[in-house]
Amino acid sequence: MSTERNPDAADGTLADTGLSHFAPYLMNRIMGRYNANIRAKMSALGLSTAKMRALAVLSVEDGIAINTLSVFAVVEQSTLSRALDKLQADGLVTRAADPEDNRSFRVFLTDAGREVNESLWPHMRAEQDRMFAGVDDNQRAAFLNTLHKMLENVRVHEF
Amino acid sequence: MSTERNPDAADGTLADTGLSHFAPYLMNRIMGRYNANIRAKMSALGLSTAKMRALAVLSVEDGIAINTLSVFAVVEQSTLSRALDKLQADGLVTRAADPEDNRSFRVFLTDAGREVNESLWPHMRAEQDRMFAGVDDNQRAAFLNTLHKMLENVRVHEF
DNA sequence: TCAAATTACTTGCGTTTGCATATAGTCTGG
DNA sequence: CCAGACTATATGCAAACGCAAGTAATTTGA
Repeated sequence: MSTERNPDAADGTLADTGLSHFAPYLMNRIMGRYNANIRAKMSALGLSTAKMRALAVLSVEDGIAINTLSVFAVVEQSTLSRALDKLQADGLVTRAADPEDNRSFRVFLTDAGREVNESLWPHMRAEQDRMFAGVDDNQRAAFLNTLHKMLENVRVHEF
Repeated sequence: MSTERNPDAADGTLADTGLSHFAPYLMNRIMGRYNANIRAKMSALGLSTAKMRALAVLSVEDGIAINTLSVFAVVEQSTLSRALDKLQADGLVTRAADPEDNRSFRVFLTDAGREVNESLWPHMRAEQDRMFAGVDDNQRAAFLNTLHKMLENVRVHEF
Protein backbone atom coordinates (compact mmCIF):
# COMPACT_ATOMS: atom_id res chain seq x y z
CA MET A 1 0.00 0.00 0.00
CA SER A 2 2.44 2.64 -1.20
CA THR A 3 1.88 6.23 -0.29
CA GLU A 4 4.58 7.57 -2.58
CA ARG A 5 3.62 9.81 -5.41
CA ASN A 6 3.57 8.11 -8.73
CA PRO A 7 5.01 10.46 -11.34
CA ASP A 8 3.40 8.47 -14.12
CA ALA A 9 -0.14 8.60 -12.86
CA ALA A 10 -1.46 9.64 -16.24
CA ASP A 11 -1.54 5.95 -17.06
CA GLY A 12 -4.99 5.79 -15.62
CA THR A 13 -4.84 5.05 -11.97
CA LEU A 14 -4.60 8.35 -10.13
CA ALA A 15 -3.85 5.97 -7.29
CA ASP A 16 -0.91 7.77 -5.80
CA THR A 17 -1.74 11.33 -6.59
CA GLY A 18 -3.36 14.06 -4.58
CA LEU A 19 -6.99 13.10 -4.55
CA SER A 20 -6.30 9.55 -3.45
CA HIS A 21 -5.85 10.79 0.11
CA PHE A 22 -9.06 12.74 0.07
CA ALA A 23 -11.73 10.45 1.46
CA PRO A 24 -14.79 12.22 0.01
CA TYR A 25 -13.34 11.90 -3.46
CA LEU A 26 -12.77 8.18 -3.04
CA MET A 27 -16.18 7.66 -1.50
CA ASN A 28 -17.91 9.59 -4.27
CA ARG A 29 -16.08 7.58 -6.84
CA ILE A 30 -16.91 4.27 -5.22
CA MET A 31 -20.54 5.20 -4.74
CA GLY A 32 -20.73 6.52 -8.27
CA ARG A 33 -19.75 3.08 -9.53
CA TYR A 34 -22.02 1.30 -7.11
CA ASN A 35 -24.98 3.45 -8.08
CA ALA A 36 -24.23 3.12 -11.78
CA ASN A 37 -23.95 -0.64 -11.40
CA ILE A 38 -27.38 -1.07 -9.88
CA ARG A 39 -29.06 1.58 -12.00
CA ALA A 40 -29.69 -0.91 -14.78
CA LYS A 41 -31.52 -3.22 -12.39
CA MET A 42 -33.37 -0.26 -10.96
CA SER A 43 -34.65 1.06 -14.24
CA ALA A 44 -35.69 -2.46 -15.22
CA LEU A 45 -37.98 -2.18 -12.19
CA GLY A 46 -39.00 1.36 -13.07
CA LEU A 47 -37.16 2.90 -10.14
CA SER A 48 -35.23 6.13 -9.91
CA THR A 49 -32.64 6.62 -7.20
CA ALA A 50 -35.11 8.47 -5.04
CA LYS A 51 -37.78 5.81 -5.47
CA MET A 52 -35.36 3.00 -4.74
CA ARG A 53 -34.05 4.68 -1.61
CA ALA A 54 -37.53 5.37 -0.34
CA LEU A 55 -38.45 1.71 -0.72
CA ALA A 56 -35.23 0.56 0.95
CA VAL A 57 -35.75 2.77 3.97
CA LEU A 58 -39.42 1.88 4.27
CA SER A 59 -38.56 -1.80 4.21
CA VAL A 60 -36.70 -1.19 7.45
CA GLU A 61 -38.83 1.54 9.00
CA ASP A 62 -42.36 1.44 7.70
CA GLY A 63 -44.95 4.11 8.36
CA ILE A 64 -42.62 7.04 8.97
CA ALA A 65 -43.45 10.62 8.06
CA ILE A 66 -42.38 12.01 4.73
CA ASN A 67 -39.85 14.43 6.16
CA THR A 68 -38.29 11.68 8.25
CA LEU A 69 -38.13 9.48 5.21
CA SER A 70 -36.46 12.26 3.30
CA VAL A 71 -33.68 12.40 5.90
CA PHE A 72 -33.05 8.67 5.97
CA ALA A 73 -33.19 8.34 2.22
CA VAL A 74 -31.01 11.41 1.69
CA VAL A 75 -33.45 12.80 -0.83
CA GLU A 76 -34.69 16.39 -0.99
CA GLN A 77 -38.23 16.68 0.23
CA SER A 78 -39.53 18.03 -3.04
CA THR A 79 -37.86 15.21 -4.92
CA LEU A 80 -39.23 12.69 -2.49
CA SER A 81 -42.71 14.14 -2.75
CA ARG A 82 -42.73 13.49 -6.47
CA ALA A 83 -41.07 10.10 -6.11
CA LEU A 84 -43.85 9.13 -3.71
CA ASP A 85 -46.46 10.29 -6.19
CA LYS A 86 -45.08 7.84 -8.69
CA LEU A 87 -44.60 5.02 -6.21
CA GLN A 88 -48.18 5.53 -5.12
CA ALA A 89 -49.42 5.58 -8.70
CA ASP A 90 -47.60 2.28 -9.23
CA GLY A 91 -49.18 0.87 -6.10
CA LEU A 92 -45.90 0.41 -4.25
CA VAL A 93 -46.59 2.70 -1.30
CA THR A 94 -49.55 4.39 0.34
CA ARG A 95 -49.77 7.74 2.07
CA ALA A 96 -51.97 7.84 5.16
CA ALA A 97 -52.85 11.04 6.98
CA ASP A 98 -51.36 11.16 10.44
CA PRO A 99 -54.32 11.27 12.86
CA GLU A 100 -52.25 13.31 15.30
CA ASP A 101 -51.20 15.96 12.81
CA ASN A 102 -53.23 16.75 9.75
CA ARG A 103 -50.26 18.26 7.94
CA SER A 104 -48.31 15.05 8.14
CA PHE A 105 -48.51 11.87 6.10
CA ARG A 106 -47.15 8.50 7.05
CA VAL A 107 -45.87 6.35 4.25
CA PHE A 108 -46.40 2.61 4.09
CA LEU A 109 -45.01 -0.04 1.81
CA THR A 110 -47.60 -2.16 0.04
CA ASP A 111 -46.98 -5.84 -0.57
CA ALA A 112 -46.09 -5.03 -4.14
CA GLY A 113 -43.65 -2.40 -2.93
CA ARG A 114 -42.02 -4.80 -0.54
CA GLU A 115 -41.74 -7.31 -3.34
CA VAL A 116 -40.07 -4.85 -5.68
CA ASN A 117 -37.61 -3.88 -3.00
CA GLU A 118 -36.83 -7.48 -2.24
CA SER A 119 -36.20 -8.25 -5.88
CA LEU A 120 -33.62 -5.49 -5.98
CA TRP A 121 -31.97 -6.36 -2.71
CA PRO A 122 -29.88 -9.32 -3.94
CA HIS A 123 -28.24 -7.11 -6.55
CA MET A 124 -27.39 -4.47 -4.00
CA ARG A 125 -25.96 -7.08 -1.69
CA ALA A 126 -23.95 -8.59 -4.53
CA GLU A 127 -22.52 -5.20 -5.39
CA GLN A 128 -21.57 -4.68 -1.78
CA ASP A 129 -19.85 -8.04 -1.70
CA ARG A 130 -17.90 -7.15 -4.80
CA MET A 131 -16.82 -3.90 -3.17
CA PHE A 132 -15.54 -5.73 -0.12
CA ALA A 133 -13.79 -8.56 -1.93
CA GLY A 134 -10.47 -9.24 -0.24
CA VAL A 135 -11.30 -7.12 2.80
CA ASP A 136 -11.10 -9.27 5.90
CA ASP A 137 -13.74 -9.27 8.63
CA ASN A 138 -11.79 -7.13 11.07
CA GLN A 139 -11.01 -4.51 8.51
CA ARG A 140 -14.60 -4.50 7.35
CA ALA A 141 -15.93 -4.15 10.89
CA ALA A 142 -13.53 -1.28 11.54
CA PHE A 143 -14.65 0.35 8.31
CA LEU A 144 -18.30 0.16 9.34
CA ASN A 145 -17.48 1.59 12.73
CA THR A 146 -15.78 4.54 11.13
CA LEU A 147 -18.75 5.05 8.83
CA HIS A 148 -21.09 5.16 11.82
CA LYS A 149 -18.89 7.70 13.50
CA MET A 150 -18.78 9.79 10.34
CA LEU A 151 -22.52 9.68 9.88
CA GLU A 152 -22.94 10.89 13.42
CA ASN A 153 -20.52 13.71 12.76
CA VAL A 154 -22.23 14.96 9.65
CA ARG A 155 -25.71 14.35 11.01
CA VAL A 156 -25.24 16.44 14.13
CA HIS A 157 -25.00 19.59 12.09
CA GLU A 158 -28.46 19.57 10.60
CA PHE A 159 -30.40 17.02 12.58
CA MET B 1 -20.37 1.73 19.48
CA SER B 2 -23.35 -0.53 20.16
CA THR B 3 -24.35 -3.07 17.62
CA GLU B 4 -27.55 -4.07 19.34
CA ARG B 5 -30.82 -3.52 17.63
CA ASN B 6 -32.74 -0.60 18.94
CA PRO B 7 -36.43 -1.47 19.09
CA ASP B 8 -37.35 2.20 19.23
CA ALA B 9 -35.53 3.33 16.14
CA ALA B 10 -38.50 5.36 14.95
CA ASP B 11 -37.17 8.13 17.16
CA GLY B 12 -35.05 9.26 14.29
CA THR B 13 -31.76 7.48 14.31
CA LEU B 14 -32.11 4.31 12.27
CA ALA B 15 -28.74 3.75 13.85
CA ASP B 16 -29.24 0.21 14.98
CA THR B 17 -31.61 -1.10 12.38
CA GLY B 18 -31.06 -3.07 9.23
CA LEU B 19 -29.56 -0.56 6.89
CA SER B 20 -26.93 0.51 9.38
CA HIS B 21 -24.89 -2.55 8.51
CA PHE B 22 -25.14 -1.92 4.80
CA ALA B 23 -22.06 0.04 3.83
CA PRO B 24 -23.37 1.54 0.58
CA TYR B 25 -26.34 3.00 2.41
CA LEU B 26 -24.12 4.64 5.01
CA MET B 27 -21.71 5.89 2.39
CA ASN B 28 -24.50 7.33 0.27
CA ARG B 29 -25.93 9.04 3.29
CA ILE B 30 -22.61 10.50 4.35
CA MET B 31 -21.75 11.64 0.86
CA GLY B 32 -25.24 13.06 0.42
CA ARG B 33 -24.61 15.31 3.40
CA TYR B 34 -21.12 16.17 2.32
CA ASN B 35 -22.28 17.10 -1.16
CA ALA B 36 -25.24 19.07 0.14
CA ASN B 37 -22.94 20.93 2.53
CA ILE B 38 -20.59 22.14 -0.16
CA ARG B 39 -23.28 22.75 -2.75
CA ALA B 40 -23.93 26.23 -1.40
CA LYS B 41 -20.27 27.17 -1.81
CA MET B 42 -20.27 25.59 -5.23
CA SER B 43 -23.24 27.45 -6.57
CA ALA B 44 -21.82 30.67 -5.17
CA LEU B 45 -18.96 29.96 -7.58
CA GLY B 46 -21.34 28.96 -10.36
CA LEU B 47 -20.35 25.30 -10.21
CA SER B 48 -22.46 22.20 -10.61
CA THR B 49 -21.27 18.89 -9.22
CA ALA B 50 -19.92 17.86 -12.60
CA LYS B 51 -18.08 21.14 -13.10
CA MET B 52 -16.60 21.07 -9.61
CA ARG B 53 -15.38 17.50 -10.00
CA ALA B 54 -13.83 18.21 -13.35
CA LEU B 55 -11.87 21.10 -11.88
CA ALA B 56 -10.78 19.04 -8.88
CA VAL B 57 -9.47 16.20 -11.02
CA LEU B 58 -7.76 18.55 -13.45
CA SER B 59 -6.01 20.30 -10.59
CA VAL B 60 -4.28 17.00 -9.92
CA GLU B 61 -3.98 15.62 -13.44
CA ASP B 62 -4.01 18.37 -16.01
CA GLY B 63 -4.27 17.79 -19.73
CA ILE B 64 -6.02 14.43 -19.68
CA ALA B 65 -8.49 13.30 -22.33
CA ILE B 66 -12.19 13.86 -21.84
CA ASN B 67 -13.07 10.21 -21.44
CA THR B 68 -10.31 9.77 -18.85
CA LEU B 69 -11.56 12.80 -17.02
CA SER B 70 -15.05 11.38 -17.07
CA VAL B 71 -13.82 8.25 -15.29
CA PHE B 72 -11.87 10.07 -12.62
CA ALA B 73 -14.63 12.58 -12.03
CA VAL B 74 -17.33 9.89 -12.03
CA VAL B 75 -19.43 11.89 -14.44
CA GLU B 76 -21.18 10.53 -17.54
CA GLN B 77 -19.41 11.58 -20.67
CA SER B 78 -22.41 13.41 -22.04
CA THR B 79 -22.83 15.30 -18.79
CA LEU B 80 -19.14 16.10 -18.71
CA SER B 81 -19.19 17.28 -22.30
CA ARG B 82 -21.77 19.88 -21.44
CA ALA B 83 -20.09 20.79 -18.18
CA LEU B 84 -16.89 21.43 -20.11
CA ASP B 85 -18.80 23.67 -22.53
CA LYS B 86 -19.79 25.84 -19.63
CA LEU B 87 -16.40 25.78 -17.94
CA GLN B 88 -14.85 26.76 -21.24
CA ALA B 89 -17.38 29.55 -21.75
CA ASP B 90 -16.45 30.83 -18.30
CA GLY B 91 -12.77 30.64 -19.15
CA LEU B 92 -11.94 28.03 -16.54
CA VAL B 93 -10.69 25.29 -18.85
CA THR B 94 -9.53 24.91 -22.43
CA ARG B 95 -9.96 22.02 -24.81
CA ALA B 96 -6.98 21.30 -27.06
CA ALA B 97 -7.07 18.80 -29.90
CA ASP B 98 -4.79 15.87 -29.27
CA PRO B 99 -2.13 15.99 -32.04
CA GLU B 100 -1.86 12.20 -31.93
CA ASP B 101 -5.55 11.52 -32.32
CA ASN B 102 -7.88 13.96 -33.95
CA ARG B 103 -10.92 12.51 -32.23
CA SER B 104 -9.54 13.24 -28.82
CA PHE B 105 -9.37 16.45 -26.82
CA ARG B 106 -7.14 17.17 -23.89
CA VAL B 107 -8.51 19.42 -21.20
CA PHE B 108 -6.43 22.01 -19.40
CA LEU B 109 -7.15 24.18 -16.43
CA THR B 110 -6.68 27.90 -16.97
CA ASP B 111 -5.28 30.10 -14.22
CA ALA B 112 -8.80 31.27 -13.50
CA GLY B 113 -9.93 27.66 -13.29
CA ARG B 114 -7.17 26.78 -10.90
CA GLU B 115 -8.08 29.77 -8.81
CA VAL B 116 -11.75 28.82 -8.61
CA ASN B 117 -10.83 25.29 -7.60
CA GLU B 118 -8.45 26.54 -4.95
CA SER B 119 -11.07 28.83 -3.49
CA LEU B 120 -13.36 25.85 -3.05
CA TRP B 121 -10.77 23.51 -1.68
CA PRO B 122 -10.67 24.85 1.91
CA HIS B 123 -14.39 24.21 2.27
CA MET B 124 -14.04 20.67 1.03
CA ARG B 125 -11.16 20.07 3.37
CA ALA B 126 -13.12 21.55 6.27
CA GLU B 127 -16.05 19.27 5.51
CA GLN B 128 -13.73 16.31 5.44
CA ASP B 129 -12.27 17.29 8.79
CA ARG B 130 -15.73 17.55 10.25
CA MET B 131 -16.53 14.07 8.96
CA PHE B 132 -13.44 12.64 10.62
CA ALA B 133 -13.78 14.44 13.92
CA GLY B 134 -12.94 12.02 16.73
CA VAL B 135 -11.48 9.42 14.38
CA ASP B 136 -7.90 8.74 15.37
CA ASP B 137 -5.03 8.57 12.90
CA ASN B 138 -4.79 4.80 12.82
CA GLN B 139 -8.47 4.34 12.27
CA ARG B 140 -8.43 6.97 9.58
CA ALA B 141 -5.47 5.41 7.79
CA ALA B 142 -7.16 2.02 7.91
CA PHE B 143 -10.32 3.58 6.53
CA LEU B 144 -8.43 5.09 3.60
CA ASN B 145 -6.73 1.77 2.92
CA THR B 146 -10.07 0.05 2.74
CA LEU B 147 -11.38 2.74 0.42
CA HIS B 148 -8.46 2.19 -1.93
CA LYS B 149 -9.10 -1.51 -1.94
CA MET B 150 -12.78 -0.95 -2.62
CA LEU B 151 -12.09 1.43 -5.46
CA GLU B 152 -9.84 -1.15 -7.02
CA ASN B 153 -12.55 -3.75 -6.67
CA VAL B 154 -15.24 -1.71 -8.34
CA ARG B 155 -12.93 -0.23 -10.92
CA VAL B 156 -11.67 -3.55 -12.24
CA HIS B 157 -15.07 -4.38 -13.59
CA GLU B 158 -15.35 -1.65 -16.18
CA PHE B 159 -11.87 -0.24 -16.56
C1' DT C 1 -6.72 -0.82 -49.62
C1' DC C 2 -10.97 -0.31 -48.14
C1' DA C 3 -15.26 -1.76 -45.69
C1' DA C 4 -16.62 -2.94 -41.15
C1' DA C 5 -15.83 -2.35 -36.42
C1' DT C 6 -14.27 0.60 -32.87
C1' DT C 7 -13.27 4.80 -30.38
C1' DA C 8 -13.87 9.89 -28.91
C1' DC C 9 -16.81 13.10 -28.36
C1' DT C 10 -21.35 15.69 -29.01
C1' DT C 11 -26.23 16.35 -29.22
C1' DG C 12 -31.42 15.36 -28.84
C1' DC C 13 -34.66 14.31 -25.63
C1' DG C 14 -37.26 12.92 -21.77
C1' DT C 15 -36.67 12.36 -16.70
C1' DT C 16 -34.96 13.73 -12.31
C1' DT C 17 -33.36 17.00 -9.28
C1' DG C 18 -32.99 21.23 -6.23
C1' DC C 19 -34.38 25.78 -5.00
C1' DA C 20 -37.77 28.91 -4.03
C1' DT C 21 -42.33 29.43 -3.09
C1' DA C 22 -47.22 28.21 -2.15
C1' DT C 23 -50.68 26.01 0.74
C1' DA C 24 -52.50 24.33 4.69
C1' DG C 25 -52.35 22.82 9.59
C1' DT C 26 -50.40 23.65 14.31
C1' DC C 27 -48.40 26.11 18.12
C1' DT C 28 -47.36 30.21 21.14
C1' DG C 29 -47.79 34.59 23.55
C1' DG C 30 -50.60 37.98 24.86
C1' DC D 1 -59.26 33.30 21.31
C1' DC D 2 -56.51 35.20 17.78
C1' DA D 3 -52.36 37.04 15.16
C1' DG D 4 -47.94 35.73 13.91
C1' DA D 5 -44.44 32.29 13.79
C1' DC D 6 -43.52 27.73 12.64
C1' DT D 7 -43.97 23.04 10.50
C1' DA D 8 -45.34 19.41 6.85
C1' DT D 9 -46.00 18.73 2.33
C1' DA D 10 -46.71 20.06 -2.61
C1' DT D 11 -45.74 22.54 -6.87
C1' DG D 12 -43.58 25.89 -10.53
C1' DC D 13 -39.60 26.21 -12.81
C1' DA D 14 -35.02 26.00 -14.62
C1' DA D 15 -30.87 23.41 -14.40
C1' DA D 16 -28.63 18.97 -14.56
C1' DC D 17 -28.60 14.31 -15.71
C1' DG D 18 -28.52 9.69 -18.30
C1' DC D 19 -29.50 7.13 -22.24
C1' DA D 20 -29.50 6.51 -26.99
C1' DA D 21 -28.29 8.05 -31.30
C1' DG D 22 -25.33 10.99 -34.27
C1' DT D 23 -20.79 12.56 -36.27
C1' DA D 24 -16.20 12.11 -37.21
C1' DA D 25 -11.59 9.86 -36.86
C1' DT D 26 -8.90 5.63 -36.30
C1' DT D 27 -8.02 0.70 -36.32
C1' DT D 28 -8.60 -4.00 -38.03
C1' DG D 29 -8.47 -7.65 -41.13
C1' DA D 30 -9.31 -9.99 -45.36
